[in-house]
Amino acid sequence: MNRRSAKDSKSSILDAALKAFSEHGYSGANMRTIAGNANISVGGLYLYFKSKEALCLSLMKERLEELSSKTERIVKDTYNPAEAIEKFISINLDYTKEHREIILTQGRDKGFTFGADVKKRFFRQQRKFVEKIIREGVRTGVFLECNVPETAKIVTAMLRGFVLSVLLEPDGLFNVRGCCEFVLRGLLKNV
Amino acid sequence: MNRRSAKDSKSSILDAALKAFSEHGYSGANMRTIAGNANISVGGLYLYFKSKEALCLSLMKERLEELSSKTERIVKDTYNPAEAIEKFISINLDYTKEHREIILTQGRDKGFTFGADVKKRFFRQQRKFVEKIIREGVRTGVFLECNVPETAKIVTAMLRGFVLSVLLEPDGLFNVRGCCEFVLRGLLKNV
Amino acid sequence: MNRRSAKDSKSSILDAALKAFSEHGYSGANMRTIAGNANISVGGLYLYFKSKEALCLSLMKERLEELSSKTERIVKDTYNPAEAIEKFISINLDYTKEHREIILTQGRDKGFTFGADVKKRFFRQQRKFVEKIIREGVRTGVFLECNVPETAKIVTAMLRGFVLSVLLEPDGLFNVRGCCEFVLRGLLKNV
Amino acid sequence: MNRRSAKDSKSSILDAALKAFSEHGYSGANMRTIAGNANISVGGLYLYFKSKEALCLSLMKERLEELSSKTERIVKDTYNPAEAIEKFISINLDYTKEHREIILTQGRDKGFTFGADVKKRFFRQQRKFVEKIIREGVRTGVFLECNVPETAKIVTAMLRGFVLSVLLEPDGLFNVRGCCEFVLRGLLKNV
DNA sequence: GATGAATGAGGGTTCATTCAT
DNA sequence: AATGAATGAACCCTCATTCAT
Repeated sequence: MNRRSAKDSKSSILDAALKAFSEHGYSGANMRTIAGNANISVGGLYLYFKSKEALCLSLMKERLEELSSKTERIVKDTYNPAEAIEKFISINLDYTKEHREIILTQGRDKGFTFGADVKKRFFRQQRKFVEKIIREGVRTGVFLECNVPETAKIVTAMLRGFVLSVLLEPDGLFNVRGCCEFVLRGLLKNV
Repeated sequence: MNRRSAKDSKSSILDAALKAFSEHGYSGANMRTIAGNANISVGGLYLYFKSKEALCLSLMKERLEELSSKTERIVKDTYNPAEAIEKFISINLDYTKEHREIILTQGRDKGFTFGADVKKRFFRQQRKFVEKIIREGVRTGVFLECNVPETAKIVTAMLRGFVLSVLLEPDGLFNVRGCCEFVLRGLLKNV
Repeated sequence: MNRRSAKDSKSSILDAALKAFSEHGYSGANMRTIAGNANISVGGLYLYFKSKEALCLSLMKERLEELSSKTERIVKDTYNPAEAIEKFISINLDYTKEHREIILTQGRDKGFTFGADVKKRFFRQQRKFVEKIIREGVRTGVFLECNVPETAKIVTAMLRGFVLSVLLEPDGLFNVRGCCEFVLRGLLKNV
Repeated sequence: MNRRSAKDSKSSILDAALKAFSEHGYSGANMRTIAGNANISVGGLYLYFKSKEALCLSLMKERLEELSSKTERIVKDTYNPAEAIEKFISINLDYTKEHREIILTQGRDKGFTFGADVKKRFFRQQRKFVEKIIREGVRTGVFLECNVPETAKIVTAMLRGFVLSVLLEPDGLFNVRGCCEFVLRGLLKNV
């Protein structure tokens, strides 16, 4: 057996778990397989995560926070609202394409409350970003006047749909450009 | 227990199954509970459906076809493309609100191919409806010129996002009107 | 597989469980083995008892109540206090010899509270019987005056010791007569 | 962690083990916890004891021998047989009260042979002490004539019962004086 | 000597499915 | 057609033990 640093083990477990949960859902995923794919023993798994639930939550948290901070970073550096929206959408879709993970609906079979706070925090954050962008767009006059929170809600909902489509379409030929244009047409004053 | 016709039994099984699969996901749902809620014995269940998988597939098929035909009916009777889009969206969201079922991501824990053909057929059909509406809109000059299949894809993807949001937001305060307006802004020539 | 009545199954499970818990203690006993010895599948076990803990408690309760009622019956029919004490002791030891079960210390590894109420009820009952006998003995003048509850406590404690000895001595050559005489010498006025 | 002598380590392991085995029984006790409470690593444990079984046996041996030699010392110094019996009982009960350990039934879940020789030696020794005392009592005419080995067996059995009672009664209000008197009444010529 | 991450067999429990009635 | 007791594989998790450091 190869010794690895604790950090390596934890990270390879998270990778294997992401794959398993994404492919098979929470109940369908299986700790033995995750352990196997992470090149660790079953017992080893439990040195790092005290239960299947804890593993899944930790994973959700990590991934969503990673995406959140990635989004924040890029959105911050962009001063053109239209461009910011585009980047916001494409970062999300790229991340999805790269990882092909379904985090949004994860753990539903443990009841609707599973990871609710983590997800809620993520969605709230996403909405905050979008609100900020829209407000800036409205202020500078490039976006139409609108009910900002309501509009942000719609935009994030649409994004969720795009993400799902990317995942469900096996051909993956999902047109990111087109999505952005469509969304922008709903926001921009002059199209 | 009252004798019921085979049709009644089957239908009450499907109802119970829908509830179970929606609440707990495929793996999380439990045949014994489904039987109990359908007021039938465990063995009885297997007289009507040869396995859990068959039950779930049959359910998906039935529900998606019901929604599909409902959609078709209403869309057919509507000659105003903008109104048709609105109806298309609101039928879907109403159906979701009423049943609170997650059919889109169902059976993922049996692998990505689970029910793939049923879902694919459904999505294709949905897209067809949308394409038809858009084409009509473009023909009559109320909608912008566009790549029709591509746009239809985007619109249906957005719809999926709305559906998911309806399901995930516990308060359910999802603004159907706003969604329609937003989508229409992406389609209509004059807004 | 032979079909048996539910009553038979339950009873053969209890027999197998008694053997297992007596020989190996609570933690050491193993549901698979119990199932095997009861000629039932693992799943079958759980049709009758919802958990290992429930099985053990049910067993304790059943056995202690059986012994309790056996004791009560015989003690009631005996009007000579000295004879009653003798019968009380020998019933307990016979029952122990016959079943070779250790119920007294069972479940300790689940914490000291495991089955505490069941055991407590049993011990209280036993003490009550002894108190009654002693009181009668004192009233009729055959027993020495004494602090009745205190003496009853001592007698039951002694009994526990006899029971343990019967179990721990593999040769089993434990002299019941001698025990009775010894105990009686502590109680009788004229020896 | 402070360096300690091997002797210190061993002794602190034995202390932790005694606590663990007493509280949770053999199977219920946990090597990791024992190590933790002994302020030593899991691996360290195995430097001193080659297995859980060895640890438990070593513990039993040590404790029983300690009690045995304690008993021997005190019994030797006492020339009055009645007093010797009293001391014999109270030493045992005091030791039990102090340590609250259950050594008598320990290891049962490894089969009835676990530690059989250690226990047997201890019981034999105890019986020898009692026999010696009784013989002396009979010789000097203070005790009744009796079958000495048989009587010794009964007395030690009773002691076991007292020990168990001390352990099982949570209030611990077990009357040592009363026990002694009761036992003596069975032995003394004039009461 | 000492550590603690890692192992893997085995424990309690669940549940889709079967089949005697 | 209908029942529900029974099955047994597979699940999550624990823990005595080992071994590279």
